[in-house]
Amino acid sequence: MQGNLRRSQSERREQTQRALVSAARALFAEKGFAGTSTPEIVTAAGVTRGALYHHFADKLALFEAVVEEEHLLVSMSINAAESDEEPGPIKALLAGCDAFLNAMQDSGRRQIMLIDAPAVLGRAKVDEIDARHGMETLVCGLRDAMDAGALRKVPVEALAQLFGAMFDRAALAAPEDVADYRKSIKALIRGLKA
Amino acid sequence: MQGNLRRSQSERREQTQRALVSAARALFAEKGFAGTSTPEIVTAAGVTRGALYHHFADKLALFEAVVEEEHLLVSMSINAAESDEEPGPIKALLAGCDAFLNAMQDSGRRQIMLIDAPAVLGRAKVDEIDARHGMETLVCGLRDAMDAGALRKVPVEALAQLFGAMFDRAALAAPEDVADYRKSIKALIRGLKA
DNA sequence: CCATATTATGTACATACCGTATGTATTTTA
DNA sequence: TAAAATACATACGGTATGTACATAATATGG
Repeated sequence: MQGNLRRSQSERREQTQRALVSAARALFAEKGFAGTSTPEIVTAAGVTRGALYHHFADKLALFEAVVEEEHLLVSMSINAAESDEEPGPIKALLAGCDAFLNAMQDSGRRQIMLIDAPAVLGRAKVDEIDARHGMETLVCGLRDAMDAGALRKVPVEALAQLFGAMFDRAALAAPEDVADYRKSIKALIRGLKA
Repeated sequence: MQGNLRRSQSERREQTQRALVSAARALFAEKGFAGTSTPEIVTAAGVTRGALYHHFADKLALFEAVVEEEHLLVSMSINAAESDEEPGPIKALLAGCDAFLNAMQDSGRRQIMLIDAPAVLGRAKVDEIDARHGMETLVCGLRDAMDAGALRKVPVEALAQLFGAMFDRAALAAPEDVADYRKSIKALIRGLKA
């Protein structure tokens, strides 16, 4: 009963890891980190806890893998949306904001990235993670806008963090309020014009 | 051995509740919600778990009490600072921001209010809690500024949430970066001038 | 003032989860 | 093909949480 399903180690590895991360992402999304047990996860993934603890140091490491993947998906989604044309740095900023809010439509994604991640991984880790993803492009966008004279000169890193915080909050707003948030953000950006 | 320490029920009640909340606040501040066990808490408080579960439905309810008290302390601290004079609504806003950042100096307070609370209680509960405390004054301040013609007209509720998000992020910044955050916030507010 | 009800607190227990240790199977390597 | 390495499964210990039950302390009413 082993002939037909002979897999290489890297195949086995990748398959079970993917199964684990996928199942974990679904459960974390639905019930949060604390509300999800490792027995649940491995059952959903069709493996045992032994496999989990072979591939991941602990429940936290698995969660981190989930968060990492989610960040990747978000930044890909944003990059895909923004690449078109560039009718000015401020328009680009607004477009980036919209792309982010779009990517954050998924409530499980909000739970994982915005609610649980800071508490579970710590803010330092979260900062490190999204410094590696979306933050960079945001900072660059702001810096370019300032160098081009479109935006007032302000400490970019801090400003980017502040925008990030606003975007996160807007993403968590009730659907019927999103328009208001967007309007306010727009006004704030417009107000920064040089 | 009971004569000299005879206490009324309400006294007993208040004393043990205070002991529990106080001990819990210290431990949650130091080690976070998940990293703190109820045995630890009751030991520090000098009671037993039976007392805890008599006065609080569960560990979560105790945490909620801690958060509630912390919010109260913060809003008191802010109100105490702002009452002096009013050299204009924008100055008042900046002053309020500074007062908040000052109140948030305590790292345990940051852990409880900004890191753990959203994940443990859920964002809806957190919103409800600080709608009852600082948010109200912030909204009023903004509305007054708009009505006075000092600020551009923007959806106030949303704007207040965005400012709240920025203040929270600024409070979590590394101490050496706070000045940059403050500068950026100032620029954002200035930009909103009508 | 006493008996009883009510409230506060303490103890014991059942359940669940996490991480580890150990054992087994599968794949790679020599 | 034998041995080493890797992947996976099972069993266990320790600890935490919430509850059920028992005891002690206060309040209440006759």
